[in-house]
Amino acid sequence: MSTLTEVANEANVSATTVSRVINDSDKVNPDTRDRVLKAMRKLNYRPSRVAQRLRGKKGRSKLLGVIIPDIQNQYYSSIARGIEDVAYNKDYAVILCNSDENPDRERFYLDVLQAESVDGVILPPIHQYGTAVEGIIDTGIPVVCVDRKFAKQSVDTVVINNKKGAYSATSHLIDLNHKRIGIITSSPQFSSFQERQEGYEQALKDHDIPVNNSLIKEGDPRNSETARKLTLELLQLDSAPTALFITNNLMTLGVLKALKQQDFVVPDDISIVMFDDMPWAQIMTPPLTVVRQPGYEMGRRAAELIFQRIADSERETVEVTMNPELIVRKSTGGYKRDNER
Amino acid sequence: MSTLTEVANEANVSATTVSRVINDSDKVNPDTRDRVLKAMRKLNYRPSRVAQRLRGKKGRSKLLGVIIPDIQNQYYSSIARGIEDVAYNKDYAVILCNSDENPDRERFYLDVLQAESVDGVILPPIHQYGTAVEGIIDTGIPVVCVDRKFAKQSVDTVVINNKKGAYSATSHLIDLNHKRIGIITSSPQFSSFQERQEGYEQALKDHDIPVNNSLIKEGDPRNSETARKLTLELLQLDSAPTALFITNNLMTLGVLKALKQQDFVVPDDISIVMFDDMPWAQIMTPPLTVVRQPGYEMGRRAAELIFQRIADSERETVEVTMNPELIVRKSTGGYKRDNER
DNA sequence: GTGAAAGCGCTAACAG
DNA sequence: CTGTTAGCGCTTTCAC
Repeated sequence: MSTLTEVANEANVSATTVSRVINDSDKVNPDTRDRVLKAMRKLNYRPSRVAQRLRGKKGRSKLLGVIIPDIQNQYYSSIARGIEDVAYNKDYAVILCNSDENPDRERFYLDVLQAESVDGVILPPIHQYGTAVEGIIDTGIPVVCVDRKFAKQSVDTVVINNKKGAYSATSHLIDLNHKRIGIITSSPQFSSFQERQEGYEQALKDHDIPVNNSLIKEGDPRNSETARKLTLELLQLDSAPTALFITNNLMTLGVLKALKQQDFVVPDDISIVMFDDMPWAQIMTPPLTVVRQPGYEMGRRAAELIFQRIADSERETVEVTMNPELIVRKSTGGYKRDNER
Repeated sequence: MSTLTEVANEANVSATTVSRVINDSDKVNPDTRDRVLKAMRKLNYRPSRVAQRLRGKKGRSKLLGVIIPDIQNQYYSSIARGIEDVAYNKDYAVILCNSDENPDRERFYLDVLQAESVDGVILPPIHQYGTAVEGIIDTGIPVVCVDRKFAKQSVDTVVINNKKGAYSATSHLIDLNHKRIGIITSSPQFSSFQERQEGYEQALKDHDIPVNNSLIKEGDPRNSETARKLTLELLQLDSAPTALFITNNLMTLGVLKALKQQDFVVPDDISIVMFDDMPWAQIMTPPLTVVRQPGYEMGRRAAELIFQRIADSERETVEVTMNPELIVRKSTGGYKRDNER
């Protein structure tokens, strides 16, 4: 790996001039520039991003940090991909971190990203009132929350209208004459799940259906297993739900397993709606009715906000709320058990 | 962000001593160390990884680069996660790059990773004979190929035994009395798909079934659409296949769409086996017979190899071949069309 | 238009 | 055990 100095020698100019060429500075004689360019090519020179970062000012490190719960969750991989595509077009690279919803791990990575002098951090905060995230915001590093809000402070945020999505999913079930509608949700520490539950409850209330706490279950959003067990519990109930609203894709997998296990046929025996549209939702038998979140677009939007803030740290914080889309497919059609209507 | 020098002043020691404390160097007086530690805490000091990287020697940058085709492919997100978990335990962060199977993008990221002074790069090479990958290997940066081999040079590699996996999948179909078995594969430029096709052909030959080129289709492994169309073509054939071996998860989605579209019932009308086990495979109707690849473990293994090489750049290159597992589920059971047997 | 000098935050000899 | 000196590869004043 050759250095800037070597290029400077080769081209018979000062290091400064080479630097100017690298950075497309205006005032360089075309001839000189050509000479430098040729030397760079000859030596196969690539500027060290590390040195550039150390010396340069904030906002030019060409590095972004992303902390998500788990890249194996397809919703988050869509977001990550959206971010990366925008970053790529700006010549930025992305450090990707998985938190596993573990605050210690989140804090660790927040420290690392700071030590790496990233130009910005994008993340769904684990806790709406977490201190680690607060800390990084205070350092002045641009932060954008995606998927989940941060309640403690004003931050740029990209979220889906969770309440609305949950409301329309639940209303759809109610329109199908369901009265006993269960929900598999997760801890309200996550703003997204809290809001989804609110939307669910609001829909019930608006249709004069009492909220029944025994039909509300909180599972682990990172895997399917707790959801499977909770569904089993729900099915065992004296007055079991005739429909289920499941608040994310991983938990839906667990629900589906439980249903299969108990030989419940969808939608004949029970109707279901899942939050998140997944590639596999359409090829299920029956295809799943879903609330689609535009993960990729959310990622793109979040990245754009980061770059805006890098360019102008003074601008007002914004909160972008994207719209979920209810996609009705067969998993909520043709419900048969008359007594439940 | 406070600096090492500030800590040194605060603790009334030299910068070197602070550096020694940071790096757990042996010879530091416990009292001095305590004083430094206290100063660090007081100033909320975090060493700049950037400066450490610039000054330190190779192999201590605490950064790894990973270039995969697309993080939205769950197989690759498993690999990425495996890598990250190992890296996390060693205090490393990872820069994640998506190549989209685009050699220009692969080259771009290879340059970036080099400019970032990463300690190692993990990737499935896009071309078995690509020059960009060759270039980075020549620089001496540790490289580990995962999922796909690099043919041009000796490199540490972690792969699955693709041929064996494909062989057992195809044999399983043959055991079910299928004679006309189609394959949806992809370009042989990828070592993995090439080997899977070899395994498929070998199985046919070993069972005295002639290889029929009209039953071999090459699709785009990054999405489901070409596979959907190719399946439609296959079904239109005068002597359409009675079974299909599909060489990855994304293309299987396309096949399933085509089947649904044509009202083909699995396994009554056609049997299918997919390479890759996915969370959704079990909850399909019927559950899919699959060849499982331990993506997460492969990622872990690849990361371990990188760290081994960072520690000892002289050791022999190794090629780890992991075993695929055929998991028989209902999508290959109960085939009915007598005439096809 | 171009260069000289200084220094980002840290580690690595080399002394003592 | 601790400090001094030098410098990683680059960008940034400030001159000319």
